[in-house]
Amino acid sequence: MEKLVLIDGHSILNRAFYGVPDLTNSAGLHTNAIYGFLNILLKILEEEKPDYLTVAFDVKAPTFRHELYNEYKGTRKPMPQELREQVPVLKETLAAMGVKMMEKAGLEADDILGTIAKRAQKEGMEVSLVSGDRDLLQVATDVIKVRIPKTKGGKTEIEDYYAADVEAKYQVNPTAFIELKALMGDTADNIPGVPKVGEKTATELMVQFGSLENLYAHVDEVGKKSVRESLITNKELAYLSKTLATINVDSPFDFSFEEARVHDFYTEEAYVAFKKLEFKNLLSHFEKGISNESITAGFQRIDDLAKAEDIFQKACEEEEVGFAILKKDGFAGIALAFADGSCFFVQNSGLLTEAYLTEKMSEAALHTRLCCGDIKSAYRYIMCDDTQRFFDVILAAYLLNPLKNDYTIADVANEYLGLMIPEWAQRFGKASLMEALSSHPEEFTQHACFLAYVALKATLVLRKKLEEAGMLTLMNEIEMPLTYVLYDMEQEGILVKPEELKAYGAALVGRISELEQRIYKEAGTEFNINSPKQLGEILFDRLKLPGGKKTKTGYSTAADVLEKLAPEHMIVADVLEYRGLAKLKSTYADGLYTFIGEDNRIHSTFNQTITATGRISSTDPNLQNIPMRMELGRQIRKVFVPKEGYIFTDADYSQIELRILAHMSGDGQLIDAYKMHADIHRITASQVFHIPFDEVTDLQRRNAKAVNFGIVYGISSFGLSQGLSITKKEAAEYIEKYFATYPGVKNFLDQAVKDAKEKGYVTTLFGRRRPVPELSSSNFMQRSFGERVAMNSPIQGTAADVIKIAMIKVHRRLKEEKLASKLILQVHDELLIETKKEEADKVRQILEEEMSRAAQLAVRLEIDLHEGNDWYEAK
DNA sequence: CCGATCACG
DNA sequence: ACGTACGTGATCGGT
Repeated sequence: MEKLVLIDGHSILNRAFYGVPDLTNSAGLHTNAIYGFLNILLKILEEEKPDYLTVAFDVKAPTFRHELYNEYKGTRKPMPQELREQVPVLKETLAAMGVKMMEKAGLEADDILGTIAKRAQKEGMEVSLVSGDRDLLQVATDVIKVRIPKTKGGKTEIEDYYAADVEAKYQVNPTAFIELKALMGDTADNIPGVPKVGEKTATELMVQFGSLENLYAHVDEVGKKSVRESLITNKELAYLSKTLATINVDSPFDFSFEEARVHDFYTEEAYVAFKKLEFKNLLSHFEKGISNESITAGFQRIDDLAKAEDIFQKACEEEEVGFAILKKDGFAGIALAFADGSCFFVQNSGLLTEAYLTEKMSEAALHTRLCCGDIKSAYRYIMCDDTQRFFDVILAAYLLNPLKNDYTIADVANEYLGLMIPEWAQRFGKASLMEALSSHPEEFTQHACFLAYVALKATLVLRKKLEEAGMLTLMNEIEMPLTYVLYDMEQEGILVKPEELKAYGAALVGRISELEQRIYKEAGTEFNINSPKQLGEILFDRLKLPGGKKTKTGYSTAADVLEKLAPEHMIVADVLEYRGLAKLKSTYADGLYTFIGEDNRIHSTFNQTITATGRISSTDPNLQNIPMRMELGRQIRKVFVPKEGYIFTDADYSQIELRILAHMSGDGQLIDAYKMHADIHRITASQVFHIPFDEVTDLQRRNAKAVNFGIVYGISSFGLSQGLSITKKEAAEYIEKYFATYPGVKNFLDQAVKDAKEKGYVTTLFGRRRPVPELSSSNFMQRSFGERVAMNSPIQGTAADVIKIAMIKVHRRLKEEKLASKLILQVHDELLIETKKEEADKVRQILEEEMSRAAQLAVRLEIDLHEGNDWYEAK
């Protein structure tokens, strides 16, 4: 028996929208409803394996029902923008999959679905009718199954209704179900119904009389007087309601089952569409090895010295060459791609060793520009520090859209070349690099060559895009040169004293177990203090401390909550102390220890494509969050030391973000404030509160400082009130006074939001962009967030640009002046140099000059500089 | 694998 | 009324 699946498009999309948590792709498009829809569709297809499939849409769907709202209010609510924008995208996606869609002016999707279902039944087919709406239950029969998916908590369960199931659940058959609805009415569908008759009465009446016709024939037998009278007076309304509630299963339109026949939906177009939506886990449905035959025809594996020589010779004659290094645990080889479309994977074998390939690549870099992804990880195979010889497509992709979670060559191929290349897992599953090479050498060659091919071809596209976006200088003068600085920093690492780090950790243990015992005693039971869940239960249920729920999962036990509870019970202070020590032990003492290398140094990774604002980040371990604010934690810095004969020179910018704000806003008052060369927070307090400078109290200074912070973060009265523990109203007054004092700042922040709304992104002084898709959200929270982002990003981002420039200049100076001292760390506004003792004066001078010269602003860029025999001393 | 927490700028 | 400061990463517990 042939099988047909029919889908109520808008209804399922609507269900998915409210059932799936908010999702956005990196372009800022909301995708949660599409995701939910496709999930349901694919699930049903796999379950039913139908012969035919059709999705029906209402032609005009100006309004939509919000499930919960609707149940309560019974009215329609306009379709939210976040859902509306997904409708055309879903249709495009379905079209790309080759799914048959139906929509017809003047017909509701219900009528289309009902009609097709009945026709299919006549043809002797089995039918599954998928809808989020119970209205469709009236067309259920022995062969027409109505399926209602329910998405709750990420899982989709489907309720199935044949005619008998409808009767079992609603006590009426599908035909009578129409009349049931007619009697009770449905405001959402504009079905008036009979007054006084609700769901319960309607069911009773239908059970008793079986049909509307019969009900009115024996209307005097209706027991309840008020209901009986209402039925009689509203007879016309009842029949009108029935007409409205009835799905027209005999609608006039042409429908060809052949056009709806199911074929392979996993087309190339669909793959591209899914990629664009960033539905990574749905991509697994696609068959592996999508062919790009015209491209892969030029791919070749090389394991012969003479041929390799020819290829590297050719590379030296080209203007630009794409390359990829295949290395992870083992070294598999290097792929090279040329402008004529030829690609070669030169395999690590025989005479083609790692050293040979390194020599050849170093030579090639002198003659051709080498294009690749993630150049930083390639430098160890290419002895060349002239970054003009390279182009990193991953870095370029990051600059063009810094909001993505990760950047891969496959994504670059898809986004900028419209090319799909199979993912590693699709080709090799969980095999390691070397395993894949030995078991599937030809497949591996394809993979390697594609990486190089995409690097070369995407370079042309990306360079143009950067140019159009005004970011080519940022790329060439800042980001590319920085790659080598970061590479050097990673190579250098930072020396630690393993024994002292160990001792630091050991010193914590005693106090930690002492606190542990005290906490158990105070709680009256042993439990896991590290579990917020268990801790919450102890504090709020067992000990009955005041303060209720805060998080979705239960009680909040965050530090700011506990601090307020400290006077209530001894245990609270102990927990806070325990937490602090446990953090130091696990993350810093024990955590850092595992990263100490053979050379007694820690080599962190500096990531250049992570942050939305342009900052760099540090991982494995993170050396940008070593304790500083609390003395005990700060002591950890004593284990970070310079090597023998060296000292540390540490320089940090003084309030770089506020100074950048002064410059970018051009506010005369703020610029003048900085020219006074005095404590900026005190000046702010003096000017904002109209008090002589010398009479500013500590509290007033503290408040002014918080306001300054707030401005940089994208001020909001609520945020400031939290930061200062004052009322929102007071905070609003501070802000108002601040803006009255510095009108240029207000104007600048307003303009930033305005620009972001118009252009969709904000920019830094050096042209770096950050898209702000949240600004077009209809959700207040999201939109407010977007406004703060629009205010903060130009400031934080410009500061990131400035210190990057400083790093490049400092690095260059150290090298040019042939100093042994090395830049080893960056912590957002701070640079740390391992300084040879004899070079201390020079290093100090270089840091001072290059950091303050990194940008020419309306105010001076001042730095604080310290020297010491460990990081604690130097900071 | 996610959320809560907390370390930094 | 909505319920938050901006940007990160590591660890832990709990599903």
